[in-house]
Amino acid sequence: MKQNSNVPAFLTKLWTLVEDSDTNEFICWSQEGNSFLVMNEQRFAKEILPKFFKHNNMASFVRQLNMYGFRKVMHIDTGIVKQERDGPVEFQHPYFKHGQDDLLENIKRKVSNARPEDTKIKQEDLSNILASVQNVNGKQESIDSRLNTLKRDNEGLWREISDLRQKHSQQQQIIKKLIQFIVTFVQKNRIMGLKRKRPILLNNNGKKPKYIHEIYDEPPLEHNKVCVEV
Amino acid sequence: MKQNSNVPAFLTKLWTLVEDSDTNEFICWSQEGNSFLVMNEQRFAKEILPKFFKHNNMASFVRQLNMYGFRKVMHIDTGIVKQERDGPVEFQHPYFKHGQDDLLENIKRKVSNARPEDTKIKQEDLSNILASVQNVNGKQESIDSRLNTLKRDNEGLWREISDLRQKHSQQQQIIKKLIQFIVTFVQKNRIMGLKRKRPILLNNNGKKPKYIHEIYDEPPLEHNKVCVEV
DNA sequence: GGGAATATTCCC
DNA sequence: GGGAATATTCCC
Repeated sequence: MKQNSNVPAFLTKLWTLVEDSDTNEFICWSQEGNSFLVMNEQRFAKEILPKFFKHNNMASFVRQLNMYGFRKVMHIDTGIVKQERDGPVEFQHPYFKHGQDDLLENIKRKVSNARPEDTKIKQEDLSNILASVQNVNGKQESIDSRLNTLKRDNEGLWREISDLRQKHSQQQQIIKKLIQFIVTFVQKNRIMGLKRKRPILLNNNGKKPKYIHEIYDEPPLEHNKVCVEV
Repeated sequence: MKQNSNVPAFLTKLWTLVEDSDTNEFICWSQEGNSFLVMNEQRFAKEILPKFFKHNNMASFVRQLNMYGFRKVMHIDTGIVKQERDGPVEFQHPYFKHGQDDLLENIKRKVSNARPEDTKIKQEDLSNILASVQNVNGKQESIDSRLNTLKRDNEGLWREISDLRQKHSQQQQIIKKLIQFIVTFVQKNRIMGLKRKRPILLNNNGKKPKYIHEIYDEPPLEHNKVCVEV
């Protein structure tokens, strides 16, 4: 036994125990040297185990074997599992072999429930998710405030539109009345016979003159009648 | 000892050991019976401990005491901590008292690192946070789409306002020209001497008649001149 | 065969 | 004094 540093006590003790020819009556290598057998469990537990471990229970011994990944070798005769009471039990592990204590360091004890890694990963995930939440929350607030601004803008725009529509409608009324007034006035003064070469034009800043029915939003009821240029 | 079910082996063994008058040479109650003393550590560890535990190390014994919340009682003489080698050491726990084994069930072993609870809580938190993230994400999308709708609305409103303002301005121009026309027309026909009792009124649906400077957006330049009702 | 609590060891 | 790995026990 060289590497008593890395290899757990259970493995070195077990390997020593199996190698030891003094205990061959109770525990020894199989013929091929790649597994070991326990004979006479009762006496092995009470007489041999306490010499190497702090107990004399076969169950505790087997528990450790399982913790280190040993498997019980099943003995099958003519298709039926042999279940002799107090018959030899055999255990095997790929790195537990006769004369090869250098392989022992490859045998790893199972960690109870891998919680350490789990918890660490969880902690990382937690931090990531938390950061993500706060990021999204920040964006949410930003969007919310933009939304509120837009809503206020919108309300203002609606008010302005309402205002403009009302003004527009009032202007339409005014235009209508002005035109009615003009029409009435012109009719009353027609007798004067004031002739012009061209109809009266309103100053339109050099742009195309408008017909009265173009200024007016509603289509003219009687087209022929309302062709007076203004 | 009744409740050998609930109380860990270490506590019942320790209590028995301290109560046992056969071992009083090495371990016994203090005078008040609310703490115990260990005399002659070396012999106690090698001779007494193995009779009750699976080891003969004082350190392991003390480790267990610490695991169960026992505290070493400090002996202070004249302001200086006594640190005698091999002098008696004293340990105390509020629920470890002479003759009161019924208190032992109140002594709780420290859990190694509270990972079980930790992990469970973490898992819960994780689920909660995840749900929260998805909730916020959902809201985000909803708000985003509302935002886009509002933006489109807003653009439409701006277009309408621009349109209405243009119409308004055009109408103002028309009204201005109509009035100019009327003024010109009236002036040209003044010689006619067409007299009325009241100025011409546009039909205003029974409402208060408007003065021309009220219809017109701009304030009248010469107030006295523009008092013509329309 | 293995989960989980307690016990022992090793180490800081 | 206590963290952490290994060992032992108890239990499913």
